[in-house]
Amino acid sequence: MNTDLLVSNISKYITLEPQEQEYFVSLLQSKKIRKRGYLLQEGDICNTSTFVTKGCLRGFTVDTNGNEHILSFAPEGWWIADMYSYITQQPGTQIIEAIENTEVLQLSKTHQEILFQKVPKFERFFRILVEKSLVSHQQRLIETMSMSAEERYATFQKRYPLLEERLPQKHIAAYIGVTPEFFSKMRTNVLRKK
Amino acid sequence: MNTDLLVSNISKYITLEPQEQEYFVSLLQSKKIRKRGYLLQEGDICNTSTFVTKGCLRGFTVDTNGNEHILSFAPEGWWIADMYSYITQQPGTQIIEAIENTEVLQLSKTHQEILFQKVPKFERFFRILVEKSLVSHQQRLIETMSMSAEERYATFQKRYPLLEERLPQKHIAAYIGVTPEFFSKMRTNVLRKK
DNA sequence: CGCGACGTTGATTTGCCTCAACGATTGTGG
DNA sequence: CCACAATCGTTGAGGCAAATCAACGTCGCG
Repeated sequence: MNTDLLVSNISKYITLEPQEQEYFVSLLQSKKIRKRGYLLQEGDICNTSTFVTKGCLRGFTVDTNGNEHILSFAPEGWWIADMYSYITQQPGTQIIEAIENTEVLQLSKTHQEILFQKVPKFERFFRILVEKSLVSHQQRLIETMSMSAEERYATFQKRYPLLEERLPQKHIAAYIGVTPEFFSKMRTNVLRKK
Repeated sequence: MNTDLLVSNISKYITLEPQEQEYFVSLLQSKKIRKRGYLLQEGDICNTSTFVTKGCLRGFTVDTNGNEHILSFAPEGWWIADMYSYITQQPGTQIIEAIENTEVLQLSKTHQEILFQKVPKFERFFRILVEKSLVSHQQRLIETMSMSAEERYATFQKRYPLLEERLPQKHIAAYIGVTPEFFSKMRTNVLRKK
C-alpha cells in the first residue's frame, strides 16, 4: 500500500508519533479503479473520503438537461468526496469517475470518527483540509460570476498547468462551465491571438 | 454581551463544561456596526471570525468592471469572514458591510488558536462549521453553472424565505448573479405567471 | 474494418447585459 | 419643514457572449 504521499501530505499540518501514523494507516483501504470506472454513482451515499495516489478522478453532477458539470478533479495527492452526502449521509448527486487508471486510499466515515476520538489531532488536519477546499470553492464561485469564459480558462491554465495537458478538452469545458463546442471555438481564438 | 445565541449554536455540535463556556466567552469581543458601515474593506487582512447576534451583514467582492458579487449574507446566528484572508493572513478581496444596524461577536485568529490549544473540542466545532459552509458553496457553484437565473431565484426564495423579505432587490440580484435591471424584469415575469 | 468518442466548424437562437430615461421613495442639509 | 439630492426599482431598445443544433473529419480501439 503506497501511503508515503498521504503521510507526507498530513505531516505538513500535524506531527504524528510513529504509532499514531501506523494506526492511521491501519484504517485505510486501498483500491484500484480502471479508466471510466465509477467510485460513486448518483444517488449513492458517500461514506468514504478518497485520497488519490496514482491516476486522476473527477467529481461531477448531471443537470436536468443532461449536461455535466465538474466540481473537482483529483489527481495524485488530492482528496475527493461528495461532501454533502458524506456529511449528511443522505443520497448525493455527485458522480466520481476515473479519468485514468487510478489507485486510491480510502478512509471510511466510521473510521474517521474513531480516528478523531483516538487521535484528536486529526480533527485539526481535516479542519485545515476543508478550510482550503472552502477557499478554493469561494474563489471559483466568484470567478464564475464575474469572469468571461475566456478569462476563466486562462485562470484554469495558470492554476493547473499540469492538469491541462492531461485532460480531454470536454472535461476542462465542463469544469469552467461552457459547452465543448464553445470551448473549442474559444481555444482557436486564444491561439490565433498569440 | 449577548452570547446566548452563539452558545446555544455551539452546543448543538459540542458539549461544553461551564468553565469552558466561560473561558470561550471571555475571548470574544462585541461590536456594533451601523447600516452601511464596514467591518472589512478590500485589501484588509481579515483576522477575526464574526458571529452576528443582531442585524445583517453581507460579504462581497467588486470585479474589474465595478460590479458587486455577494458571497454570503450573514443575518442573526450566522458566521462570516473572508476565509481566504483569514487563513492565509494575506490581504483579501472581500468587503464586509452592514445591511442593517448590526451587532456582532468577534473571535480573533490569535484567540482562536489559543482556544484550540486549551479546549481542543473547538477544533471539532469549527471543522463542522467549515464543512457546512463548504457544502453550501459547492451547491451554489453547481447551481450557478447549471441553472437559469429564474431557477436560481426560485431556489434562493425557497432556501431563505426570511431573507428575501428583508433584503433590497439589488442585493438578491448580486447574490444570484444577475444585474438589478434583469432581476427586475425577471421578477415581473415570475409574478405575471402566477 | 467499422464503430463510437472526440474535436471542429458554421448557422441560428437566446438569455442576459448595457445604456439610457424615468418615477417613487428616502434621507439630509439649509 | 421644505427642497433637493441620492438611492432604488422599472421599462425599453439594442447588443453580445454563449448555447443549440447539425454536419463532418479524425482518431483509437474492439
